[in-house]
Amino acid sequence: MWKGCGVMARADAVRNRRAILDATERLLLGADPASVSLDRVAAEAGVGKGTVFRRFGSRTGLFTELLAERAAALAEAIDHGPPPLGPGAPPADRVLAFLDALVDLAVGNLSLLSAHERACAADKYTDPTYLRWHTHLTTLIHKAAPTLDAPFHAHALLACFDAPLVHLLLTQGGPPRLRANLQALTTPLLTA
Amino acid sequence: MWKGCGVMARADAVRNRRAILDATERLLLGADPASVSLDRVAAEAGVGKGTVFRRFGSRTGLFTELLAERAAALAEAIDHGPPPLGPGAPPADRVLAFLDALVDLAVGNLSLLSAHERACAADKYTDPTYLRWHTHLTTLIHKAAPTLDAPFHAHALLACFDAPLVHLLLTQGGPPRLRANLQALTTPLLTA
DNA sequence: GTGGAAAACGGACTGTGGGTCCGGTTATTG
DNA sequence: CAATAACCGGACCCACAGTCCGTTTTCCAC
Repeated sequence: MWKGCGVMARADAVRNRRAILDATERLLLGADPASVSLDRVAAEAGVGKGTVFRRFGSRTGLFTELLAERAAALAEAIDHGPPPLGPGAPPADRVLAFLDALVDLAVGNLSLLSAHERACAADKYTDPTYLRWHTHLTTLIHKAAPTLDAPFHAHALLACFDAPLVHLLLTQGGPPRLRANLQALTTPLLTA
Repeated sequence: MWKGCGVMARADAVRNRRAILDATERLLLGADPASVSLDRVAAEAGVGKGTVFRRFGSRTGLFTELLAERAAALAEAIDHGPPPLGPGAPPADRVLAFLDALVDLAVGNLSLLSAHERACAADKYTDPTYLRWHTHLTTLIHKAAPTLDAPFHAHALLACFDAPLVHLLLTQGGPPRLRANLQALTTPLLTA
């Protein structure tokens, strides 16, 4: 996206960008994600529809950036935070810590995840945030169990975070059930 | 759906139903699933758009029935076919056989799966075909490893059949990679 | 056969949402 | 305080899901 504007020089552009991002979050808190149209986002943000598209390129672009923002703290914790989420702990422990963190993120941003998935559809697997998560998991799995097809199992674990599925599971057992079962799925795999 | 028509008495109704189903399959073979609109389906089938909706209620309904049709043979094999897919084999073996069969089905119907997923979205988990698969897996997993949260792990395994993911994996290793890894994921879980 | 009611048909119509375009506006810079 | 480049708004376009109703077809009773 970023139509050639190197640094987004103008102040109004920066302001509107934030306004759109905030408006989107606000709408996601309200009704179901499917009803968050870009018309509505523009209205809520108090800008024109054109502005939304100029800033984010498309519906997909908007939700991609929003997700990236929400995932920033996690990325930081993974790269430079304390173990076991950050570097230093054994790979298998880091996998479990990462999945736990992802549960937290999913629980706190279910609507966003849902909207993001709907918008990205097939492009989900080229989304920068997904890619980052997948790379991280792949690396860890490979270190913990070098004989496994690490990229596959990274995809398989991330597939458990399909938004409608998470929603379903959260209504039947809540976060603890999710956490416990992800661990139950991962542990025998990495220690076999 | 089925607007009160108990048995679909009239011949033209039956004929058009088939024509629509066949036309949809034909279109799915062609371009990408996203471009298969119901207008196009109606045109290809040589019927009016209203007829499509009267028969199937919605886009979701159409793809749901098409998937059910494609899954019928598998359902039959599960219930009354020879082991290990059918009854008689140890539960763990039946799980692996079922996953193998699902890979075959997915490979042969990727476009349909993709279109079905897009159309169902959040309702995916109430789709009769999904429900049948999930129930089957849940039962087997519970028998093979009674201490596990069988419904969760059934969902987790089925999540690996997300259409875009399957597409991605098929272009990087083909069916054998999928089969081998599903086995690598399942075996330690059920024997732990 | 035939007549008529029930069932089904077709395609024009509506509403909505993603994405584009361009005339007007505003921030920046010298 | 220009001048200019970036930016803004919202009217506009298109495609698609889903609805509606006047017309046609099927089928069954006679």
